Amino acid sequence: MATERGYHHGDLRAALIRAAADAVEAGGPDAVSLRDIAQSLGVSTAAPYRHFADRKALLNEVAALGFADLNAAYAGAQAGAETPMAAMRETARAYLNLAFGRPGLFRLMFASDLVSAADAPASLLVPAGEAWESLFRTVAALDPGADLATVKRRAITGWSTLHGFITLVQGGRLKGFMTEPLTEAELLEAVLDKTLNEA
Amino acid sequence: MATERGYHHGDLRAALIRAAADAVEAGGPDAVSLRDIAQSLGVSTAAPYRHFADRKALLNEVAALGFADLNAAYAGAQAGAETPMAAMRETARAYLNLAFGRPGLFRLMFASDLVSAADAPASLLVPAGEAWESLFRTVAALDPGADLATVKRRAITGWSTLHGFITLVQGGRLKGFMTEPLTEAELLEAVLDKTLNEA
DNA sequence: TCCCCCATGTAAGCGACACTTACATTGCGA
DNA sequence: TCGCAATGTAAGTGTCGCTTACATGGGGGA
Repeated sequence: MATERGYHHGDLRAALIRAAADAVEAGGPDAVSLRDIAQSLGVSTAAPYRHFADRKALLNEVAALGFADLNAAYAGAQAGAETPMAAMRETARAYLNLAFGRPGLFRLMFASDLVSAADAPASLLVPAGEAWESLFRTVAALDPGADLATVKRRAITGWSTLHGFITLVQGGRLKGFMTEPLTEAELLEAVLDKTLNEA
Repeated sequence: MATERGYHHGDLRAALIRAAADAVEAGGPDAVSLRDIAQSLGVSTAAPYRHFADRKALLNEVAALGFADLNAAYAGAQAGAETPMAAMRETARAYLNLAFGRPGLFRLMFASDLVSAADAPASLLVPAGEAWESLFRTVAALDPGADLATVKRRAITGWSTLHGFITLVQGGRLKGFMTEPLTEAELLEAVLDKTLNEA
């Protein structure tokens, strides 16, 4: 992996982000060790600190890329749908695809205090805000007559249902409970129904 | 805090759990340092390992106590309610009270891989299972005619809505989005409505 | 009553971690 | 071309979870 190189790496910053993203994917946010990454890239353990203030800053960039991917998936969902309701359903499926397809990244983006809203940099807040705006517009299109508060309420409660199901499944909290007469796939459809169901 | 004592502590195991619970409350699961706890109790850093295999085992006990508290709150909700629907609503409120009243503990119980379903000991699985059973019975009472799969579906989707909202709020992901014409309190009522709303 | 055994404690140390400091190298723009 | 700022390194600090070898003493059996 670490090819021949001189004193300078070339593009260490990008390489660090890529390596961190791989580590997040493999074992979640806690599996990211700056020392490991530095060694795998053939640089000293201090080198990453020339590009990121600390571990948290690096993970923020990884999370930002995750939100960029989510936004791209949202855009694809919009493009491929013929009705507002179809767009809504595809948007929800895009969220599920990210969550179950790349669970480590999803955890970093949502279930981690490594990426907190309090001190988050713009590089993270902007794409995260875009994702929300996109969701909001999709919900609004379902009922053009609804006022702002109603749309927000529907968007957030629907998002909550989807997000909560994902969190519970990934936390293993539904392990023994959704067997018997209820398969995971059936349950997922039920969750989607409740998600899309307007109050 | 650390009073006069001889070579043996007396009840170090219980003291460790109490101190760990305090630390979880104060700063979340990551804020629990065995070294700190040992020092605050006036014992060596190796002493805790006489009572717990590792840090995870200690946190499992703390989480188990959290589930015990949740079960007690569920029981109280049942006792104070006059109709099945009132019982359901009070049960949901008990969940919210735990989540927002003791967020560090809640995170340990649900949003942490320190407490995983995979290798969880019985001391954790039993009270966690009880909480689910209690929720299931409460949902079942709403509609005595419903079959098993339907009750499970309603219980899990409702739980998902509530749990997702909590997770999003505590992760700071709704910080800028639920202001304007929608207060947090109003939103919480909307979430409760959707939670209790049968599909 | 005595005594010994073992549960429970300690001291010291290992390896990994994030992060800092002081110094080395080098490519790029004036 | 040349100096300086960007980017790298070596070495070290303090904290962490956890282990090992040894110390202590309380309680139960003879």
